[in-house]
Amino acid sequence: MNVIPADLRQVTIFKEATDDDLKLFVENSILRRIEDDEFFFFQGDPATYFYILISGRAKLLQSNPAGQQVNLRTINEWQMFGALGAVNPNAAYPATAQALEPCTALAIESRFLHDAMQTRPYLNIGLMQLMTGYIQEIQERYRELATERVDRRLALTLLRLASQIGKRIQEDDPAIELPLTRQDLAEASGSTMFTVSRTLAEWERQGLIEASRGRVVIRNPHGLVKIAEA
Amino acid sequence: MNVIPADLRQVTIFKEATDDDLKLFVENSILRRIEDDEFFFFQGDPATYFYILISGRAKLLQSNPAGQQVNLRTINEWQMFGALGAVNPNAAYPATAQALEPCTALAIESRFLHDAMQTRPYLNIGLMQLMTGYIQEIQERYRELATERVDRRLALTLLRLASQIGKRIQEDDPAIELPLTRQDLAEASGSTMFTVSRTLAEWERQGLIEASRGRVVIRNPHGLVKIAEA
DNA sequence: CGAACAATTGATCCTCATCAAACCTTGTGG
DNA sequence: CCACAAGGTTTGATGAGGATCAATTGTTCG
Repeated sequence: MNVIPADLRQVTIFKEATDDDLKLFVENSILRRIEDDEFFFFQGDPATYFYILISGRAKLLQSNPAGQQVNLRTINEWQMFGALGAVNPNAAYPATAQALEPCTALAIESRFLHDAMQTRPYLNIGLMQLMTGYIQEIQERYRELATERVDRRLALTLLRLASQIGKRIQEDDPAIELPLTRQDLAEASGSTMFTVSRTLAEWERQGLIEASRGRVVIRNPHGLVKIAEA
Repeated sequence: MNVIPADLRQVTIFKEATDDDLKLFVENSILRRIEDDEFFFFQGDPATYFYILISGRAKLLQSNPAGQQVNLRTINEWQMFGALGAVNPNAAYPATAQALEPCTALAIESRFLHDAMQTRPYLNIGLMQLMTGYIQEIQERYRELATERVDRRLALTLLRLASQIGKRIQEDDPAIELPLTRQDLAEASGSTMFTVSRTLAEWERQGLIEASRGRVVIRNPHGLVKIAEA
């Protein structure tokens, strides 16, 4: 598998990069393959590399001392992750990154991005825009977790994930597919596998979704919106 | 009340600013006074100004459609807030800012900071460091909310707030004072006034804290740490 | 002193986590 | 090609943790 520099334009912070810059980043990158369920890095590791996901899907998670996990973010192709280390060299990753499917990703030294930012304002701007986006999303999710019931949170989670990592199941079919287990959804919505299973079963009866092993298809997003806002 | 430019060095992003820059910012600022419980701005308002708190304390909050509130951040003197608008002009505030006490604050146009960042790299770096800090804190709190029980979350909340806005009650007394109501603590820990009241009463019996109207004094931080980690 | 508002306390109830057991799906190896 | 193992899923029963509601009691301040 080969990465063409111009492909990197799909990455938010490289949207306005010059061809030379893109080439430079690709040349200073390593293509890594991470198998299903394997880890890119662990929370607390020194943040030496950041990643750009080329194919597959991954998640950022934190676990508490007891081992319970929470999903912080789900990552799709051409998204960057693990880049906070570029702001403070010597920083540690604040979360763990795990592959949801077999993945390929470019690994680039945080140091390299950090240095590049000194002379390329567009990188600063791009990174800040990414960060403000994260802050807004997680603040919103924090509020939902603190104030909303499980079913609403799950509906919101499905909708959010659909827009972030969902794939059309067919060209002319509005149905959207999410390659996530009940457990993944529980960790993303702040609930348990059991409750997610029950709730999805109910929604399937109502024709809003289709659920199968490790997969949810959203048939009627509007119905979910209604539940989320009820 | 007058703000001396050099005072601004206490603000994270101005730590390494030149005297000229500080003067420039002060000259382009407005000193606003916000009374107890009044608002600096509301979620959704265009983020025209950002603020630097000079005296008093404030909080950033979000509320859901039903009016339930969540505290996202508590702000102390010489902290900056509302600055995400400097990254994207035309952006809206993602949260509401409300005074916990009578406050004075410098209001500066987001536009002005945005322009200044084009030529002053230290501002970019400072803002990014602030943002990474927020991201880490709220991610942690999100995990706690999803995985920990109320008493633990409340202990963590008290400890966190103590380090952020706590004041020593006396010079040679390690006790730390927080000027917060039970309701404030409920909104900061993701619980209710009632549960907070009960829990604090129990801790007061154990000599960990002292609670009075609109105020909590932490007598034994170590005891709270034990509860938080239990 | 009285009004407004913060805090307390008890009783009740609901949501959802937890646990246990069985069931299904998928992939593998004989 | 079948049998089996592994792991995701379902379903029911149970209970705990807190939210909610109501009534009362401080506390503060004009």
